[in-house]
Amino acid sequence: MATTERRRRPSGRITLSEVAKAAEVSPITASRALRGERGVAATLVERVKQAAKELGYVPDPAARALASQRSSQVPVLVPLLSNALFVDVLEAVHSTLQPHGFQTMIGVTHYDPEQEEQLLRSYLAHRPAGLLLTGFDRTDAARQLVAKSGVPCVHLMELTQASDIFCVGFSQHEAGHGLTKHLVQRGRKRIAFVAAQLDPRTMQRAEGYRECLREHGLYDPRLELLSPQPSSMRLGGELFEELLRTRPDVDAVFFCNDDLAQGGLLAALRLHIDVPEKVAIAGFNDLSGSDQMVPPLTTVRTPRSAIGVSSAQMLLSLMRGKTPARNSIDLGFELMVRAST
Amino acid sequence: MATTERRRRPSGRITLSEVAKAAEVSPITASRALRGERGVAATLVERVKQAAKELGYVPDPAARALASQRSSQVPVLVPLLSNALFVDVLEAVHSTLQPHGFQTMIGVTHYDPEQEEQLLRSYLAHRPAGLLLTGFDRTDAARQLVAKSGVPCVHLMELTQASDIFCVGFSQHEAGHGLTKHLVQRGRKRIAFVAAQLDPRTMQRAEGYRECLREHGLYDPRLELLSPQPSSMRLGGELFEELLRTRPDVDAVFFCNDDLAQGGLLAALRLHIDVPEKVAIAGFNDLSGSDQMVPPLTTVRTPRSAIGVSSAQMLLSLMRGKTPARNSIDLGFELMVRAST
DNA sequence: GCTTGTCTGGATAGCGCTATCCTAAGCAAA
DNA sequence: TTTGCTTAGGATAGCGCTATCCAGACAAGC
Repeated sequence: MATTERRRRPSGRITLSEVAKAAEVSPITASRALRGERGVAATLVERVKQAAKELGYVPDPAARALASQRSSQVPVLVPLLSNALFVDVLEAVHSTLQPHGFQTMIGVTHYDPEQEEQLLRSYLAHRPAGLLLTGFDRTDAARQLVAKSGVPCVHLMELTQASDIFCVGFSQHEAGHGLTKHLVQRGRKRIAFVAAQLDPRTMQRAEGYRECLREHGLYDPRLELLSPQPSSMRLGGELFEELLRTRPDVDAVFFCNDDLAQGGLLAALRLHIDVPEKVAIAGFNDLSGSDQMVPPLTTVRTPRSAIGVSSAQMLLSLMRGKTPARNSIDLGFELMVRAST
Repeated sequence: MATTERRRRPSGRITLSEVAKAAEVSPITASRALRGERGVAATLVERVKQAAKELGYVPDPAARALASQRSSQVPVLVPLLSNALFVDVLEAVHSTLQPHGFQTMIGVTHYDPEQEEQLLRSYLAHRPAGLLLTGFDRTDAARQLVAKSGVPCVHLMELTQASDIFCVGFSQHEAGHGLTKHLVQRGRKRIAFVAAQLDPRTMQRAEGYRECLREHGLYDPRLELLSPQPSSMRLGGELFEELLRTRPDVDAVFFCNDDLAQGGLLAALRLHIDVPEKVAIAGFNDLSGSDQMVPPLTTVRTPRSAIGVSSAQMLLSLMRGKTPARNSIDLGFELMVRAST
């Protein structure tokens, strides 16, 4: 029976036109009313919203993206998911953007600028509403892709002075310096720096460490133990043992991340090395569990969730076409002095 | 100069039509060639692909989704990101789907079926290509939403017999039973079960624990310490202390998750309680660090990454319209006996 | 009064792609 | 040769929404 016309699959979806018909307005008016755009009489807005609600209308993001040349997706590119640090940022971003109708998409770069560029290329094809990138270490091509796309972009974790760049983070350098200074103030003379992964931010912390030790005439490059392997508790233990074997006069260790430090602390426990009497141990990030260690771990608490929230808020205002009050937000860090130093 | 016609913003994007023109075929043929669909002569396919490459053509996902009524997005709904368990699953899913051109979208339900239903509603509006859900504990409305949408769906972490449901996981009940049995075999008589969060899977493990103890005539409901609070190392320590205070005759503790167990282990260290001599301690999931504890933690290694990979593969075949070989994949678990028991 | 400007609602025309229907060609069977 | 059946390529028509241009209604300005 009925129309044997050339018919497309019916899809069953309730469309904006149906809402418009129910509210006795034109589709564009309905569209404007629902998006709260321009001058639409309050009574009409009410009528349209009511109709939409009654019909259970849900806008189609694909159609919207196609027509407006902008989707509701926000890719977040982080180096790893295996570091709780980034998961915390991601979660904060996600729960800040979600209520505003934006979808967070994960991208994992594995600390590889090439991979990041590739990801960027494919994510930008989605015409994202905004973009969140970790740090500043990327290829020129990647930078240009972002710039040419015109997609609002906020950078996470690090800070820069460049005025045309939006960023939320803290000074990795200062944090490294601050923690080292604490160890110096505790009277330590042979302070080692143990790091893995060796990503840009770790190296900035290393710089802070070096600078501080030089200021106090305590710098000795042989006290740096840098491993390119991925960070883990196990590796922390191994590096700690290696350090004690090769530099037996060490009296303090600054681990670049808490997982390493926790591993180091547990290794000390196994080896019956007194912490902090014989060796002081400090970590970075104040990851979960660091306060539960025996002894509790001195570390630097980094504002991961706050970075996620602030960067998402900054991005929200950029996506609305507003200019944020500041384009660089320094959320600082907090030295958590505990019994391990 | 030039056309002052009613003009849409130019968008600058290279479209399929341009590729088609360059390859001297019609747009549909180009579309089919690039998607590897139906019979298109090999020479044409080659010509189109070449043209696409030269022009740097990237398909527009929004247009594709609108025209085909199906996007390339795959929402993955997990209870939390603060449990490394789900992050591992997510990461495995993500890296399995990514090479096939599918985008993983996170959804966090906070163990709340209402929130899950809400998320489902909004994600289904995106016409996802597939869907990954954690467990089976959801509202009827949610179940119907999924069924009506026709979107292929695979369930994670738990198993079921229902023949029309796809799932990848392991038996939480058996795992709980297996670990308890190990403690019994070690000669423990007063085996406590300490849990937080109290999600469905935790309760299935609790059931396995109970069943095993009943089999051996050792079950005592007073040995169960269940807290609805979110799981953490700190809480593990607190619950451990409470347990020892209120049930001083306990000789083994089965923590429902490794973070609790690690916290318990460290609390024992602080309190100078010998593990395993006085109290044996076991955890669940074999999270990172459990093997580094002092003493190393006995636990159950759960196949998180494998679940992510297998479920993604199963979903891939469903999305291609194929019927997977099996609709329920049991990936088992592995008892990791270490020094804490 | 007439021009200008401002504002609200609507008509129109796509965004870039693919589902669907068609046609013509090729080929085997009748 | 005719019929039927399978292809391979193309024409057409949207998917559901919004950008853009327009028109009519007023109010203000000269």
